[in-house]
Amino acid sequence: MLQVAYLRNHKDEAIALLAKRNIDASEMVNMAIALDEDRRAIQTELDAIKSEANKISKDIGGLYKSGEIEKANQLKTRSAKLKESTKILENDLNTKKQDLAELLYKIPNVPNTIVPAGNTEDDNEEIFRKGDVPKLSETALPHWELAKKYDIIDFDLGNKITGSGFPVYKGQGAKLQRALITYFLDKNTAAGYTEYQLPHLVNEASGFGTGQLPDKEGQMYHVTADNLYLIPTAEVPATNMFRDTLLNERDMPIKVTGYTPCFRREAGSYGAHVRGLNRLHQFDKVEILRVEHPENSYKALDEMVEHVKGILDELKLPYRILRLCGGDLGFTSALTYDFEVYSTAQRRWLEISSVSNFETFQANRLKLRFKNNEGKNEFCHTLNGSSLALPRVLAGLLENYQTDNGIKVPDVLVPYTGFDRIS
RNA sequence: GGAGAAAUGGCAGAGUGGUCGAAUGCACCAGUCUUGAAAACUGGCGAGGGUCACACCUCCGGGGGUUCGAAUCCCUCUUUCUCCGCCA
Repeated sequence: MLQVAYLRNHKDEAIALLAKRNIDASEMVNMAIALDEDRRAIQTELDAIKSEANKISKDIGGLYKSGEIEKANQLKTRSAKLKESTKILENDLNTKKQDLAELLYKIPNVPNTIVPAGNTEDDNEEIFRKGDVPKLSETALPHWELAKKYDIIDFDLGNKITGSGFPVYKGQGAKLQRALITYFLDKNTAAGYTEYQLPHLVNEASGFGTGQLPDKEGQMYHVTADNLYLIPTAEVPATNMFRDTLLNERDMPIKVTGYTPCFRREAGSYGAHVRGLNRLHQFDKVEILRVEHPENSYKALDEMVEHVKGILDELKLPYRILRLCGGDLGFTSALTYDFEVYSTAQRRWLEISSVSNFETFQANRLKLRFKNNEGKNEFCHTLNGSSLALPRVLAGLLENYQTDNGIKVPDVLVPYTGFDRIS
């Protein structure tokens, strides 16, 4: 969430930049500032009363020691009265605090100045494109047909066991999946990211820390018996490792990578765009995450983008990079680059990675700070990205590498799969 | 699942009703010494709110209670450790 102090000091800037998301935030921002002022006024009043009560308590202690019981009892009466008035003020204060917090949860992150204005994904700005789209024969198939033809993914079996969106990978398909995960992790660790194995269920505090709660509760699977949530991305457990943390400046940068399955309810998504591997309820993803000094976070974002480019170059997949417009930008992000791989048979781009800088938006919720050189505590910047999301990479591989004689395995993956062709 | 013990500043660890926001050690910061570093010595050093700055307020796992006054007593929840049971 945004810091009230920022809104107070940069009100016009915040409203102007939030307008890139096609929202008029002026009312919310003004309300937040007003609530904060109310809060402080009540706090001041309450503090004065408490101060007096504290003083009386100390005096009573002294009076008891010197045996002046009568005087002490008089002060007790006064103290009881003060206590009554604090109760009312405390209630007011808590109400204001809660109202302010709830309002702040509703305000999305302020977009970076270079975020293009725009409404939909059509307004995203393509900043890079690489790789040739292969000329496929007339008989070229979409990945779900290929999966069936070579018997490597069984969607029906997943339907039977669980429901739609839970595919079963089989034989060479399962092996290729495992190969990709290992390959991605190897690339990430080679780039200095430390590998973690993280829990796949998280508690409420963690969901809240990264911003899935309270806004997107409906998108997560909720295990009500234990009040835990299945993770929609490794971002949630990985980022929450740093909840309530005070770092030293030299501890940064922190670079984390981890593989996890991801679970998403995807309520309300149907139709052709969710066929095959395009949109699943359970999928695998390797994530990279960084905790950075505010001054370095945009350099770190560029590094992450370059890193993901390197992987796609090695896989020799046609891809492009988009700078997301305000309307398409995630709630918590200040700047996001999406990577899309071209699905030749579907003739459309599939998002396979999203690399974002959250600046202090998550750190504020997480209370993730560092002690700067002046000894003051400052919020860190957090960033994360996929490196990479498996199903759509797999879709891209199957479709782009299909031949009349099976599906070729990219050279870089052969050491991991142990075979160079799916047939 | 049952029984017991515990949870204190970045970390370790004292503190069982009244100058305790909290001893001490480590870590950290500044200085002295040194060519430089280490060591040693001197000083500083929890967090949040508030203020121009002070004052002041809050915080000893979370929540509630007793009391004029709670880190300290009571209730409750959570987590950790030990023992027992069960189990991949």
